[in-house]
Order: sequence, then structure tokens, then C-alpha cells
Amino acid sequence: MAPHATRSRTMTLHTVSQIARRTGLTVRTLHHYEAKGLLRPAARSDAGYRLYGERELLRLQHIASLRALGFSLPEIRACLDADTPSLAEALARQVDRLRAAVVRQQDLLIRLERVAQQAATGETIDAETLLNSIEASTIMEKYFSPEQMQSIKQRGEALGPQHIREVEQAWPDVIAGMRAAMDLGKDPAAAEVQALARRWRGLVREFTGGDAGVQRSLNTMFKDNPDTMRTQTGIDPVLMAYACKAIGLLAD
Amino acid sequence: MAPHATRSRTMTLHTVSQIARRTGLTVRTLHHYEAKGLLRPAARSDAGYRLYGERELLRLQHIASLRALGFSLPEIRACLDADTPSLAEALARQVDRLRAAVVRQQDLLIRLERVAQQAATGETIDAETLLNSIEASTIMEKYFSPEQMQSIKQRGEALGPQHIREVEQAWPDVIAGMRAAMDLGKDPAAAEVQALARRWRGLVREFTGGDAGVQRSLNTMFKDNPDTMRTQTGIDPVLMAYACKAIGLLAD
DNA sequence: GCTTGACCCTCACGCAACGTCAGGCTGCAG
DNA sequence: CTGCAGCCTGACGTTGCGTGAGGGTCAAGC
Repeated sequence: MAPHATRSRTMTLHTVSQIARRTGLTVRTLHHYEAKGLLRPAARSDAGYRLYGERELLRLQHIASLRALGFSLPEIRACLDADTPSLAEALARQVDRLRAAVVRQQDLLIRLERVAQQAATGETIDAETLLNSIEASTIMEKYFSPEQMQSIKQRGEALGPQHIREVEQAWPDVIAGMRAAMDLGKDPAAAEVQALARRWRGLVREFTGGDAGVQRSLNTMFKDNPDTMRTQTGIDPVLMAYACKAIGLLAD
Repeated sequence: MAPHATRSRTMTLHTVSQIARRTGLTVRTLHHYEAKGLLRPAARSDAGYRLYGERELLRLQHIASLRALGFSLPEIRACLDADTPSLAEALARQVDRLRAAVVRQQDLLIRLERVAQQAATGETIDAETLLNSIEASTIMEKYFSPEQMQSIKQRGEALGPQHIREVEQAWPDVIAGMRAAMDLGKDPAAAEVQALARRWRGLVREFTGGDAGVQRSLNTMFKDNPDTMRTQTGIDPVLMAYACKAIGLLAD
């Protein structure tokens, strides 16, 4: 081995604050790294002062680099202690994690922007309404699995914004008709109610795409959150029961 | 006032776990929200059990919605207590914060992907080299302000990747030439060295864009990190001094 | 009346990565 | 000798809860 490979003991040593300045870290951070077993000083002075050599400075720069890439301290320790092999894997893992995080945040940002715009344009919109609409956008995630959300979103994109607007405009109409029929005590089997039931079922199918799992989740959501659903859609449990009965009587 | 606006005391009350199930939160979370002053139970049973009414359930759903949008608990409290006005502002602020966070993360992701790819393709690249290249990508942020980074990036995009590759290929050539001249003890004022100095200065200007502030930051970076700069660029302080002297002698 | 779960309560520590005192040495300049 | 900068070791604060520990409560079955 080359002689300079062995640790020279006449190397220049630096105090914490010197090292801190050179790396842009704080003294406290160096203490912390030592406590976590990431970087031990090369030596201590008689008074107990931490003294760092060039090796430590280099290691510290590596630590700072990995931290800047978002690695946790335990991960960094593992990478630096185990040397080469784990580093590439760790990088790949970190890329995956970060990608997922970016997707999540972008998703969140989109929802947030929608609500914020609604709040900004809606001319003194009251907090109650606003909060309800926020809730509506988050409540779905509780009842639909990520895969279901995915497929729902895809169906929406496939149908196009034009079609979606049409559907959204059709719903209040159908709901109002159904409620009127119910309030008048009409028989769910009556031809008029059956026609409404057919439209209703069609609109639901646009949403579920015929997926039985989505249908079940949708039912659960309505059953668990009657109040929210009523304020958001105008459908309460009683109306829902009436509509379901009418749909069940459809002769298909 | 309508009679139902006053708090009815015959309303159905629910226990913690019931509320937790309905909202998808945990019992602990409800305790926490109470401790933070976000949501107090409507009442307590004789045994001290928390009891929540419909009002509390509604408020809790609002809390959950705002949390899903990334608000902190103190912010949520402020929004819900102050009612309408702060909500729209808070949404706008949150949008800004989130946007900034997304940008940061994407930036990080790009750097990380570069390094990861280098690690994956580089056939048993050693950790040392890899860590050094990571460092190079992070060290700049310590010496250049965000605005400077911005303008540097813009210049890079303006010049195009083609031009960048040319510059990156030219550097080693110029550095090697300058080092050879220095090692041979040539006078910095010699025509040959002056030609190298002119090319050197041109390459530096491609980077600084003539910005004196960037130039200063660059100098500081080289002065503070001689080792890193040497391994990354092949320029050590001695060579740097020689090159600067030659550039200073250029007759423009 | 007793046991058994299922629920409920109140502390209180843990985590990630440090920031920020507090109280007390050390080292160097004037 | 004094002063001040720099160093040390605790130890608590931050954010949003998770996770016990240790101990009452409630409804049901025996």
C-alpha cells in the first residue's frame, strides 16, 4: 500500500466552526451528525474540542450531498458505511419516492387551485359552501380505491369535457323530476317514473362505467354520508330509496 | 331567530370511535384536535366520555377537508374561527406555497435522475466518483443566489444543448494547455499563453454572461473549495492564479 | 354478582432533523 | 487580569399524530 494511504497523524485539524463554515452547515448539525453516528471527529483536543481532518471534511461533503438529494440520515449512514453497492439502489429508490411525491403534490395542487379559484371568482362565496365543496373533492378518496379513482378519471377524460358538462347539467333535472314524482306519491312502476329511472340509471353508468366495485363504493359513500351527499347532490336517503326501487322495476 | 338555530340538547350524541369511523380519522387524532383547540366535544358523559353532536361532526369534516389540502392545524383553526374572510386568502397562500414546493421537488428530481442514471449506466462506477459528481451539482447552490441560478439556467437554455456540449468539450483542452504552459514556465505574457487566456476568458464569459456578481460568486466558490474544484474541473489554485495573471495581461 | 371483551380516559414517550437556549469551560488578545 | 469569542454537554421545542401504559366503564353472557 502507498504510505499516504495510512492515516497521517500530522494532518491539519480543524475545529467545528471552521468545518461548519467550509461546508455551509451549522455547528449544531455537526453535533447532531456525530450523535447519529454519521461523522465522528478525527480527534479531540485536551479540552475536549472536536477536531476534524481532511477525511472527515470529505465525508461530511458526501453527507451534505446525499442530504441535498433528500436522503434521510439513516440511509446516508447505510450508504456510506456499506460503500458502493447500496448507493445505486438507494438512488433508484429515492427517484421512485420523489416521483411519487411529485405526483401527489401536483394532484393536490390541482384540487387546491380549483377550490381557490372558486373562492376567488365566486363573489363573497360563504365559507360553508366552500368548505362543503372542498369536502366533496376529498370524500371520494375515502370510498374509492386508487385504482378505482384512476379508472374513473380515465373515463372522464375519454368522454371529454363537453360530455361531462352535459351530464352535470342533466343530473339536477332528473333529480328534481324524481323528487317531484315521489312527493306526489306516484307509483315507482308508473311509466313516467320509469322513464326518469332509466335516465337516472344511465347517468350513474356514465360514472361507474359498469364497474360493480365502483357501484358498491358509490352506494357506501351515499349511505355513510347522507348529509354531505344531500347538500352536494340533492339526493337524500329517502329519495335514493325511491329511485332505487324504480330502477329495480325497470324492465330490461 | 329560528328556534333550531339555538343548540338543541336532545340531539343525538356520538362517542369518539363512532365519530372516528364516520370521518376516517383515528381516535387519537380527535384527542389531538381537542388538545390543540380545534374541536371540543359537545359534552362529556358522567364517566368522562367525549360526546359529539352533528355540529361537531360537520366542523370535523371541514377540518379534515382543509388538512387534506395541506393546511397546518393552527391555520385551520384560524380559518374556522375567523370564518369567511381569511379562508380565501389562506387558500391563495397555500396555492403559492404548494406551487413553490412542487417546483423545488421537480428541480430536485431532475438532479437526482441525472445522478441515478449516471450510477446505473456507468458500469460499476465507484462511489467516490459518484459522490463527487453529486457534490458538484449541489455545491453551486451554496455560492450562487437563486436569482443567479435562474439566470445561469436561462443562459444555458438560450445557448442550447449543442453549444453546451461544445463548451464542455473545449474546457479540458484549454485547461490542459494552460497547465502545460505553466509547467514549462512560460511567461503569461507570451503570445501562445495569451491565446489560451483569451479562449479561457471566453469560456468563462459563456458561463457568467458578463455578470460581475456571478463572476465574484464563481471566484469565491473556487477559493473556498479548492479540492472539489480540482477533482471536478482539474483547476487548482496555482493554475487558477497563473490563468488569471495571463487573462489580466490580455490587451483588449 | 361476576367475568369478559370492547371502549373510554389521561399521561407520556417517540419520530426527523435539527434550532435554540442555559450553564459552564477554554483560549487568545489587550 | 479581564473580556470576548469559541467550545462543551444537556435538554427542551417543533409538527401531527402513533403507540403503549395503567386504569376506569359499559353491556352482555354465565
